Amino acid sequence: MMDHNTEVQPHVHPLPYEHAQMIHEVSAIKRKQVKNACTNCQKACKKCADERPCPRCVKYNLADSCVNSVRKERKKGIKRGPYKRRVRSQGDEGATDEGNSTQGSSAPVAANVAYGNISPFPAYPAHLNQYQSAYDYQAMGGQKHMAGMPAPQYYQTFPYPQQAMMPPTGANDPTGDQQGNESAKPKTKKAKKAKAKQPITPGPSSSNSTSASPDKGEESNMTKLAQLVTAALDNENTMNNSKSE
DNA sequence: CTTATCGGACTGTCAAGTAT
DNA sequence: TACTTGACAGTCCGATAAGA
Ligand SMILES: [Zn+2]
Ligand SMILES: [Zn+2]
Repeated sequence: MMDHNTEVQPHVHPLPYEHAQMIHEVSAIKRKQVKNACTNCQKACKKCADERPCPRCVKYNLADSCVNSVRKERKKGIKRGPYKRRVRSQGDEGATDEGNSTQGSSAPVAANVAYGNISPFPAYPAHLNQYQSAYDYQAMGGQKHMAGMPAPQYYQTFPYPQQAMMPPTGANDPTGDQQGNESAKPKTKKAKKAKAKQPITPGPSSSNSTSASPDKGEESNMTKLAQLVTAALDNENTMNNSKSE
């Protein structure tokens, strides 16, 4: 997942091709990711789909537990130091930087086109960008993003409204993992491994039919619990951040 | 042989920094 | 304000372990 513990790997991976003209092929080759994998696929590190009982869950009779995974809020206020400007000389700009798109190092639009998705917008319920709710972007001072959008909302903090949210009033995290200035980078995959002591491939909770997996019914409960805890921690993190800022 | 697990390469998004 | 850069946080490929 995100094992950027030591250092960051080259953002733009080395092209296996020697010619810049093959760039289009490259984007065609690029792997396409769904915006939000379901929790089952996420845990299994397997390919998901945009439809909601995703194919994999359907295959394993998990359609009922096929829900979008929670996405953490991106941390803010990180200092970055001076940028090393990439020389865009007038000589041959455009040829200088590969694949250059408008935003970021990857070319989402180009990729979409390459994938047969002619529209500049991904075939995805745009109103739920990557995060589907409860992130008051406007309040955060944001302003960009497509003008046609209903109301850009990001960062679904708590995907399961049916769960009561843990109050951020202290009482949490005996590990003391993250506090104020957290420096614990690798707390993602590691954490996942840590709690992944139960079978990951969620078997059909209760009435197993296929040879899917040896699950124990309480899987969904465990999942929910885990989600809850994670959400709580994240929430607290966020509060700390905004506080210390 | 089939299925599950998981390390890590890769993708995508967005905030910080810089140019205009 | 618009654009660029860099890094966080996510997906999922592919190697390999485990099980039938
Ligand atoms: Zn899925
Ligand atoms: Zn699913």
